[in-house]
Amino acid sequence: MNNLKLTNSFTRKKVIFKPINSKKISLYACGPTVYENPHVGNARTLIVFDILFRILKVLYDSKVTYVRNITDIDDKIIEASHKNKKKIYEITNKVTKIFHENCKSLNCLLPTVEPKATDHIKEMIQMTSSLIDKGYAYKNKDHVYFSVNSYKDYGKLSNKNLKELKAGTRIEISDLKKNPMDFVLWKPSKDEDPGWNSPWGRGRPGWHLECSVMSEKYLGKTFDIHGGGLDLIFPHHENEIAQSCCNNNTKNLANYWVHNGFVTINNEKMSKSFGNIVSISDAVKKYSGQVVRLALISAHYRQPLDWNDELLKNQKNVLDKWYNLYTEENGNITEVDEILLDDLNTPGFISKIHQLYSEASKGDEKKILKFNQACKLIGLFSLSKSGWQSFKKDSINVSESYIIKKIEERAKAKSEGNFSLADKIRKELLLKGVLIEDQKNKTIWKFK
RNA sequence: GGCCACGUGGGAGAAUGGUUAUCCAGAGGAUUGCAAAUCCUUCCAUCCCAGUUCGAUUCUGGGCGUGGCCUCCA
Repeated sequence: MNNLKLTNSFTRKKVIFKPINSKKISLYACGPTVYENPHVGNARTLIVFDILFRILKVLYDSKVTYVRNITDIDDKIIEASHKNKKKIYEITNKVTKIFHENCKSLNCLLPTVEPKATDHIKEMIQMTSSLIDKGYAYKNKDHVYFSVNSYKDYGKLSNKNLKELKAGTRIEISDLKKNPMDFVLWKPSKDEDPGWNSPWGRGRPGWHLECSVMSEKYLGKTFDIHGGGLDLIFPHHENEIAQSCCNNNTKNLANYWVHNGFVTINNEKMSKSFGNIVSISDAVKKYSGQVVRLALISAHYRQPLDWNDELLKNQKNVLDKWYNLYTEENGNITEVDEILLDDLNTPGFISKIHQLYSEASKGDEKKILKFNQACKLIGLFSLSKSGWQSFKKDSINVSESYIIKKIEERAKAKSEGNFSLADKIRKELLLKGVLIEDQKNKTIWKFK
């Protein structure tokens, strides 16, 4: 039997995945904070864990619970609401809607549960109270802080040591904190900002708490896999672990921690100050969700991935080719290739698909099906062939009947030996974004 | 300063203690009225130094270089 191997950030080693209960696999991935349009970096995380979810479903007969949260209360959201002069919920609803559209266009499966932070305030207050009672947290002037000194394993995931962190120069020192590294569990809200009543006055939860609370509620005190972007290791995941393990008196929050690398844009870090953030919506509009998906898995998930036009163009050409052998037939996907099981080696698997294509192109139907299944396993071929061909239709101002008319005119010119006219028609269509290909007995067209 | 990752052909990107993926680009060919698409063939690589080894791109140590985290960030 093939084993799934994952690189566990906790040990920085690639290990064989052994679930707590093979009848109920638990996967938690940090979802978005809904304050602005999700970008292609978010998309990478989405797709990586979507593929992991798909693999687990095949391996464990669909007995997988995949939780992906939505953080809809956070300082960044409050900031955005002030800036745009909009109510909090207007922003969170709008961004959540866009996020869902993005997920769909990228062909990500729906998670089993998609809990929202604001639906779990009560549980967060409970956890905060409990941490105070147990001596891991303390109140100071309407704030509640987690005391990092109370947890001896603090820093273990991110491989940081408290003494060195203290020596760091740029930590904001709040007088309210006992230790500069202590982080907030609850903080007061201004009257105009969103807040909930709590034993410490009207306020709101600190970041991190929502994931601790929701993962426990839907997956239990210790679960199988917790994932997210590389930058969440510290402080987000470190703090989640501290809260949860102290509160539950457990050794681990999750047995496997999986983190994906960053997306750079033309070799630059994606950031607001560079103004080079590419939103999923824009990327999908420009290249289609399929192409974006394939591009984002063209490097191994732990490696950095550079987003540039050449990459996207390349992936589009690959899909154009692969769609030659597209079939509606799905069959039953019952196994996962060893390459993919080896720490989700998607580039290696893509290479395998190229080989499968090559074999299948000779016409053997079984091989064609196998090729299709491989594509579908990693979430490709979500569109039918015609859907794929016309994904750019909206941005091209030519009607299908016009194209067909022109092709007929050209066929006539060709039969009369008037090749210069035929070439002229072809050139005109190309300028309009329509590519013509003469096949044996017919002429086909596609959007460029 | 601390921690971490990475350095493979012109570009992208896997893998591997010995037999050198894959894609794009380049070259040649088949096909085509010409193209396009497709197919076939083909050129090109493992940052530097030392060690382990019969043998290292792969393991170990050192160096150089790049990037990330330590502050909100996927």
